[in-house]
Amino acid sequence: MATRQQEKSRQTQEELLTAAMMLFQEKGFFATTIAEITERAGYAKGSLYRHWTGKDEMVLQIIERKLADYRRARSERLAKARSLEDVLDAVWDFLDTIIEDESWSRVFLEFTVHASRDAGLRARLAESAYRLSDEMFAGLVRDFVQPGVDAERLGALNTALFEGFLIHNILGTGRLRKDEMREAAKTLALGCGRKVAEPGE
Amino acid sequence: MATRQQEKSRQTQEELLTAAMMLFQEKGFFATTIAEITERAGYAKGSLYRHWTGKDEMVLQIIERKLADYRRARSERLAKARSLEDVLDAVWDFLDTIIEDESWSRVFLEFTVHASRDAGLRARLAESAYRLSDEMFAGLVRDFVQPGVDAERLGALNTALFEGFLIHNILGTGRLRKDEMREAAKTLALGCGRKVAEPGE
DNA sequence: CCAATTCATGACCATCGGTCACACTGTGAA
DNA sequence: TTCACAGTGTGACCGATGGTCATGAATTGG
Repeated sequence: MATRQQEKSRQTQEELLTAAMMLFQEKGFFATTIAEITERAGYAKGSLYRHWTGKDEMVLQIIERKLADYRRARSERLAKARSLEDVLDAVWDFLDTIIEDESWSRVFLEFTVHASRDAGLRARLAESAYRLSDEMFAGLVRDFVQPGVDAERLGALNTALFEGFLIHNILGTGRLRKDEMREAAKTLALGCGRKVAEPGE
Repeated sequence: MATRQQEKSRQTQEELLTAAMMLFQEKGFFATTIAEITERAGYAKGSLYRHWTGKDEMVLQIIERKLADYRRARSERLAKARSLEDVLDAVWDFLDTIIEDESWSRVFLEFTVHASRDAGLRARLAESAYRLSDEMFAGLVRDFVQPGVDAERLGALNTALFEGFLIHNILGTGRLRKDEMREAAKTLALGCGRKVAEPGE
């Protein structure tokens, strides 16, 4: 059993994480200051550094949590999939929940671009599997595509389309609808699958 | 003719812009400080604020310039296009130059996500036409697609695919190659074009 | 019961974006 | 030529920020 100190430490972390999540959602990752987080949680600034090395570590943990939540919600839907289209629909249902979560899309993109400048952060971000990993996607669709189709490439294309749409969405241009995006992803998956399977085009 | 003062002012701006461009490329937009810019250009910190209101205004001007350069390089190629595939190839040649310019891709994305939080900046960014505007794209392809095809949507899809690939690229996952991306864009454009033109699928 | 460990604190530091009074120079009308 | 004015550059200065750390209180295990 955890000692009283460990329990207190855990609770403090929880309170700080909650405050950070609220603020990231409201103001974004960069605009949120350490002092704001600790102040809202009711601690002194130094406390945050006792549990994390800084905002980066903190947001990584938050991202991991949020993604775990997203994944939990989609898992059963995926298990029922019986065709490539089923899988794509399930995946895009999953992606839709992220798209809907607009303020978090912003945070994800903020941190993704930020992490791209630091090899260590890039690796941590890849681990957290925020980005729908190409390998994961490949595993999902492999059973449903013709042999010879590069499933990893399909996954990467899908991710690119998704993240491009995220940008589109947070800019609020309103030119693309989610269902059009889903349709495009299917076109791409089926089109690219066919291309390799039937080289005669 | 410009007075000597105006000429001096213009030159100072030029020197500051050059220093800023170097630093943005080296360290990114957020990581570059005002003091670094003015120091490298050989001026005091206050000088920058005499010519711009801050880093945002400065990078907007830089982005406009870089995009003007990119556009200049592609215009003749586009004029020669005689089919949808020609147009797409020309557009993706254009996009390739941006993709190759990896350190600037990072800056563009940094600023795009940053701007998404501020209505004013969003508008300025749209003006600067950094993002391959959907209207512009629509104008390019309209002559070459079947009637009834939503050219704006094609443009938006293309942009999403492109910006998604930019993220992919700066993260250096190496899963997707440029030519695969171009191929996917064609699949998408032709596939979506067909879908509306022949509703029977 | 007490020495060692853990946790929380907030004063403290260097640095940041941004301001502004000041000095110097160029300008153009008298 | 003169001189009031506008344009340009300066760096000390301000409040706020990320990050550190000596201090003290609470908890732990022996």
